[in-house]
Amino acid sequence: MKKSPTLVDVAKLANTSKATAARVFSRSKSANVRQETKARILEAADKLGYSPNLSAASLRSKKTYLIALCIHDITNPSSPSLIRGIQDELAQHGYDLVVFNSDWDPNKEKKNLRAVVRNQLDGLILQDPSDELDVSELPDLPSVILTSNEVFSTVRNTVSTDTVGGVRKALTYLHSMGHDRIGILLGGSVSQITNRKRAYLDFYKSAGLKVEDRLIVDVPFKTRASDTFVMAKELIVDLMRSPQRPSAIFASNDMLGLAALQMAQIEGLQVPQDLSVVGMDDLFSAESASPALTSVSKHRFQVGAQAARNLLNQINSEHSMEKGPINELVECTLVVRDSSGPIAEVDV
Amino acid sequence: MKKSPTLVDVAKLANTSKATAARVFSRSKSANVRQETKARILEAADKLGYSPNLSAASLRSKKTYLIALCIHDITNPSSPSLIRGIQDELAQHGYDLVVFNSDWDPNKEKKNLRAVVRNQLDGLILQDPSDELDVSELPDLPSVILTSNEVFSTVRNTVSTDTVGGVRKALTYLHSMGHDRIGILLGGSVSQITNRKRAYLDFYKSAGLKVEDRLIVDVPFKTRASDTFVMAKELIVDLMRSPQRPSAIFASNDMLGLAALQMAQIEGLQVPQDLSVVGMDDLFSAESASPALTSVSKHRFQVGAQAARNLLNQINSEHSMEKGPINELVECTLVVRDSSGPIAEVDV
DNA sequence: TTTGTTTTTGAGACCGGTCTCAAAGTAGTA
DNA sequence: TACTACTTTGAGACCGGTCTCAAAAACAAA
Repeated sequence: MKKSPTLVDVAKLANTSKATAARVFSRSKSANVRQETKARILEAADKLGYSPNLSAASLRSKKTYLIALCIHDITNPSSPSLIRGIQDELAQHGYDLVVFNSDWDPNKEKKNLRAVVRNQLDGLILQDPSDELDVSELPDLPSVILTSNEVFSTVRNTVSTDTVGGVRKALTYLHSMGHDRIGILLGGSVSQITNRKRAYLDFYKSAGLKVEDRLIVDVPFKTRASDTFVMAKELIVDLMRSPQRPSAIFASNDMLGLAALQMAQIEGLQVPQDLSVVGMDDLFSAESASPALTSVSKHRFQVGAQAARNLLNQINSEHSMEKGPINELVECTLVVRDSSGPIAEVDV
Repeated sequence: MKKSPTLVDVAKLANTSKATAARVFSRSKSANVRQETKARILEAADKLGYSPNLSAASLRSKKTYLIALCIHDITNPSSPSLIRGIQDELAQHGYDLVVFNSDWDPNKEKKNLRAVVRNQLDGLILQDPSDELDVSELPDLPSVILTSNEVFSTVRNTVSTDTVGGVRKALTYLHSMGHDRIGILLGGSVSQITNRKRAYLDFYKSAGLKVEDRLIVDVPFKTRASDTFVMAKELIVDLMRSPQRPSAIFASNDMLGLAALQMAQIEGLQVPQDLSVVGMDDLFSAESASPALTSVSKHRFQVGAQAARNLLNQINSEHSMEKGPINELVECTLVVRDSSGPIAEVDV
């Protein structure tokens, strides 16, 4: 690991000044260097194997061209497509991404935010900040928050998913297939649960259906996916063995939907003849399940891309926040596959 | 976004020198500051809301405490656990991770490696470099390569998975269950395919079984997982509709295994009574499939953790590479679930 | 009190770029 | 040729830490 050449070395070899050489490698557009000079400098750089030192550049220019993404857990199956959506958009503008996991731990979350500041990252995308996080603790830099929580949407740009609309789409679909006793599996964070439960109740009310508490199942959240999965299966078995079991299940995430499918298989229920199942997230696991799982897509890739675009806009225009925060909402889409269909009595 | 305070501001307020203040925040252990002075400095820093500027620090110290991970595609379902394994290990030592995607494009791969150098990252974990990448193009910094390719393992530390052994475990298991006509689904990169095919042939030979070419199915690789999935299903249907169909299928990755399960369901085959299926990767999708998919775990989390440890060792000891590269091999484990069992004739 | 040793502190060079501003070069026009 | 307008180049301050080295302070032993 020998010492790597610097701009001064390059300039010297190209017989020019440091300043001129710098202009050739600078990101800023106003690079007025004569063609011939530029060629000479590039040649020298090539010969020496020169690579600009971004630490030095960012010290002066205050730009690292790195963006932070703070999420709960990259292991969460819906994280990768979100990340990819962000990365693809950022890459087009020469930015790279650093990913931080909080594991739903408010302390880690704060620690990560401090790291973002220390590392001089140029922007921040923050997923679902915990309730413990005070608005005043948000770092003072361009940021987009992935949340529908008003506490944050009134002070920062946000991108959020219309999950309430997504739940409605799923239920409307199932109802249109003749199902009027639909079980719902609720999981995830407290706010997710309340949100979706309300959407469910609203739908039942507007459709004039009678709510049965027994059909509403809360699946406690565990950090390890497998644990949640096992617990979900037990609760679903209870639900399906009950005297008046539902003809359809809406699972508020695909993992719960998959648990329902597996349970159905074990209990000897035919899907979708005996039971329709609809999930939410539209993971690849949904597509590859047997039978393929009908699911509400939250378009995580697009959410990521949109957040990234929003962030880049902020970075590139000084006064973007002056007109107040922009709150964007991404619609959900129902993807019908083989796990759902008309209710048996109607069909046969 | 007002100007943030610097170390000089803190030092001034704490009535001490820049150098002393620096010692309080420095990462290097030899921080000999009197308790009282330290408290005074911390108080001042707190009052000003000081946060060290890592660009400045790294310019001088040549350390960014950032590690690069260059993988093909974060969207690949086995990426997250690998990443998590790395991150958890790095986090314990105060390092963060930057992830780059190459999308199997050698040019992007090279571009990413250049970015690693420019950003002064402290280390590199590189997944399965493409054949186009010359050893001489590897950046001159501590690195661990995730590959079994000898071209790289002779010059750098590597961590690789014993996939050959994994294939053998799966086949041995199926054979012990009475299956002697086992279909194999091959997918992924060229080298993966040849590796596993050889392992399959070796096993057949050592078990004294007759190889039938028809049972060996190549699934062409597509960038989008869904495309591969669709193609796989067609090929599997062909395989199972052939006159002498296999009693078991070993899929060299879980996606192909899931495709087999779905195909079986559509074709009306009972799993595992009519067909045993074993996958490889042990993704969460395998656990949550219906029936739950027997799979060979490659322990991606551990692979990541091990690579990270190896890398940190290199970083912390100057002369670690003098004794030649260290090549570590991670064993596979068979996780038996519901998609596999004894062959029908034997069982009934 | 004096001397020797260890700990703590401060001064200032240094890292390698970017940025400002003025000087030098080049072209076009009168 | 002289003059103006615009382009290209160079000198040197600057970013905010770290690092070296020597001075100062604290402590222990004589």
